[in-house]
Amino acid sequence: MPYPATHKQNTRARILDSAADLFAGRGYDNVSIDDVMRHAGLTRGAFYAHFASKGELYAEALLSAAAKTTLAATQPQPGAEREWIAGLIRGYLSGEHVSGTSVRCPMAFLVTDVAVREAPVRQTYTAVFQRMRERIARAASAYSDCGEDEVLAATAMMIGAVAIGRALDDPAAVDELLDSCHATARRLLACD
Amino acid sequence: MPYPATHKQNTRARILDSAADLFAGRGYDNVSIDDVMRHAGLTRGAFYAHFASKGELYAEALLSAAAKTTLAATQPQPGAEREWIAGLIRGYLSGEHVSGTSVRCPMAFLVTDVAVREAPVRQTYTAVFQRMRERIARAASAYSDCGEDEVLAATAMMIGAVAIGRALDDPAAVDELLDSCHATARRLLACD
DNA sequence: GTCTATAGAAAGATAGAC
DNA sequence: GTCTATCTTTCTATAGAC
Repeated sequence: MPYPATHKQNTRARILDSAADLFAGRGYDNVSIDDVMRHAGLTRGAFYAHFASKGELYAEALLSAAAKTTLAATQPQPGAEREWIAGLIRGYLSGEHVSGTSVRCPMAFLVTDVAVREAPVRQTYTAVFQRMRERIARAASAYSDCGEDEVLAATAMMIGAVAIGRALDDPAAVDELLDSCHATARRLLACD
Repeated sequence: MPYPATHKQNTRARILDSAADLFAGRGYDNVSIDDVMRHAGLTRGAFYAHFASKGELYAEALLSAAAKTTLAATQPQPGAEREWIAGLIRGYLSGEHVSGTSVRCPMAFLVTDVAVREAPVRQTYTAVFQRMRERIARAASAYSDCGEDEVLAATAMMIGAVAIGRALDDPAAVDELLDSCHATARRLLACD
């Protein structure tokens, strides 16, 4: 038995990491299967032992990327929900996030890209968005009476700001945008 | 002289309309030059008499599409700035906008798509964004003292909401998102 | 200016050896 | 499971006729 049972799983995870990384940076269409596999230390041919198509990879990579964001990977200490949300907002609306230095949220990096894909990809995006929204709403409800309106508006604004920030080519304009949205998000989610 | 002086301009405008339409609907990479030209009633070969490359077309189509939005194509009646902004928000955050029935704002439909392009395209996006923001700020300043923070936050939220709405595949979730952002945008821009 | 025809490159997916 | 080799399609861009 040349391949241990965990080998395939590990390889698969490596491919998903590679894909999430490249898709977020360049978009779905500008990344080839060859790119993904080489970035994972493999070659083209091995791809189809793990995924049926490039589209299937996209949906799974979306999930995988979402699971690594701060929102999904941490949770508030009981009684410290306000600080958790404040930290989330700060990290999300940071220059590092927009420039792609830190962990990148696929909701922002791939919004428009997902909108033109087939149903499975959009379903995955929808599920991740709803989870994001619910986690924020739950934490916020622990310390304030802000409603669904504020949570949805703040979420859309944060995703929008990061997506727009990546499209702008003027660093000063990006900073200004992030600062304004940061202040407004804190107000909407009652962090002040 | 088989071609009148205005012929080339008209054809060029038709190509730009076609491109803006298709790019917004499917994204840059999923639209070929052949698609654009056929949709404009022409053939492949004629393209390069008007544009040097597909990338150049993209930047110009972005401008062309932006010029047709309500924001750019109308202006407030003096003294009716509040109503103008309220109408803008209503139209922007409508189901028709998200579904692409009405005029589509390239800022929202192509955010992520623009982020991975070359400098000229991103510069064009930046210029259009700044103009959008300035027009809103000017109108808002006529009736309220809301500052740049609120204008930027509301702009990012509206663009974000439409972009996300297009990615979601659950109509009820889209409606809820639009409603929440609508209410919040009105508050931020002092329409209530 | 617009057409048809085509050169040349890239990428998704498959086949078969190891 | 992973490799190399390849089939096939698609697309940008150019060439040359009208």
